[in-house]
Amino acid sequence: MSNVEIAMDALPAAETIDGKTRLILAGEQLFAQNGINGASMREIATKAGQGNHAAVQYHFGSREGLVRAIFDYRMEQMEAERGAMLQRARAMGRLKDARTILEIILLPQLHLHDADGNHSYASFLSQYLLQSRSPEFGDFSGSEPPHLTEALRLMRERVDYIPPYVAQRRLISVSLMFLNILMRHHGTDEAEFGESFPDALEDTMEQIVGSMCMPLRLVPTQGATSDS
Amino acid sequence: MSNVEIAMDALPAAETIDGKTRLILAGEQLFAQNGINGASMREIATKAGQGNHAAVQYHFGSREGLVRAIFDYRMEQMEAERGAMLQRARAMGRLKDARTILEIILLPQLHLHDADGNHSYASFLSQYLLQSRSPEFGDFSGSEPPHLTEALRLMRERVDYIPPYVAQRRLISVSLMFLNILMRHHGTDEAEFGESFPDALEDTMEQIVGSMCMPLRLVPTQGATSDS
DNA sequence: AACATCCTAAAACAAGTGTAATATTTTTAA
DNA sequence: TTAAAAATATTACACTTGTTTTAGGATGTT
Repeated sequence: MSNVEIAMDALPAAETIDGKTRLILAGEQLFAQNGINGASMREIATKAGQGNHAAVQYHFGSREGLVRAIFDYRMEQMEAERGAMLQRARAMGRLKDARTILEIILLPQLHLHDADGNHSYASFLSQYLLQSRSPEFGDFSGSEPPHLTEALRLMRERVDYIPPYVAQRRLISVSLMFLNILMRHHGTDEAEFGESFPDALEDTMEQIVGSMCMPLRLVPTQGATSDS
Repeated sequence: MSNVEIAMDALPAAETIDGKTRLILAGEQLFAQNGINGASMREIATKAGQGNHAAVQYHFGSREGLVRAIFDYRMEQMEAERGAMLQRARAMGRLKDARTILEIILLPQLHLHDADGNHSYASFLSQYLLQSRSPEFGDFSGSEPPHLTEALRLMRERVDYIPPYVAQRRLISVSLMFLNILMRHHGTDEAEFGESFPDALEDTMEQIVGSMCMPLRLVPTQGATSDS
């Protein structure tokens, strides 16, 4: 069905990772490449190095169970980092600094993106958010991640001048915009831009976070200019 | 496969629309709802009011042919409007006005979104752009739409202070952000926001276009403040 | 040792898939 | 009206899909 010559080699993951999370990683990667409906359970099981193509049913019950598990898996990883960041911000009295809060929301995603050699996270999450038309960005499966929820609450408090429903809408859009920046960054051919291409994503993070304050009309309060 | 109770009623389109474009509209709607890989040719044909489930093969050759036809169909519609807008802008000497150019790019999409009662355009295009990792926003199937291409060129000239590769990246992201604003606008339950919900999308267009100038660092030159 | 638990393998199934081939109708042109 | 062309319907087929079922094999505990 046209998507024939996709890379079907098994994940480079060593045997140290158990089968269940190998399925999560394989699923994330294939869903990111071919769309959430564009990969079969058999492909995923094969890529996870499992001759058993019923592995997804066993571990996650159903196809949708896997999709949700991928989402939860990544969310859990970020919760740890967000918790630490929130604690540090609180200690430094920067809880009312809009830029700090924005970084708590965005930076863990950047780190997730950097850690994965295939950069599947952003693409998967974009498609996931696009399909499950969740009215709220923080509308998750069942139990909400408390740290992200708190960061979003703090954020909404700092959004000024615009009514809350506009802020809500823009927050979602800004998040998707950020995900797409991540996606495209490693997706484009670097030769296309010549040698002026800065590969350290951290470098451009300044610009990104800065420029995102604007559509949200965030008012930075502590030592953060509105853009780099 | 869990997506069972989707609206399978035929399109309300009268018999005045020929079968080929009815397939395009049905495809757009179903792809928008269930993902580009989430709808079968049989569903689409049925929704197009055709007992013939091989209609897509006949008219478009293959599944991907239909996807591309949907894209081209909408692009063609917008080309007409963009041509008129460009001509008008040229006559008024506003070709160097960043905001005018941005409107030439964005407004036709808004009108497309408004004209379609099901608001499938934005959702479909988002997923299309997400899957076909086109390096350029204006990288289309075969023949490029000349008017959009010119608008994008004019736009790049007005983007200032930031290197071209950053501008490129932000332009794509801003476009996707805009599409998602369209999607969510009619996607969310209006009751959720109470009576303060302004249903005239044109009203919020001011804010949107204005706030989008910022991540692009556009410099408006004529009677356009940076935000509403 | 035996046991239970967890995981993997393999086979089977009904339903749905894209596409092709053929027949029928409808439209167009002469 | 008649012939050619375009569109729609019908049937068939080989293949893939998600899921279930059944069987086998680790691994660790008592």
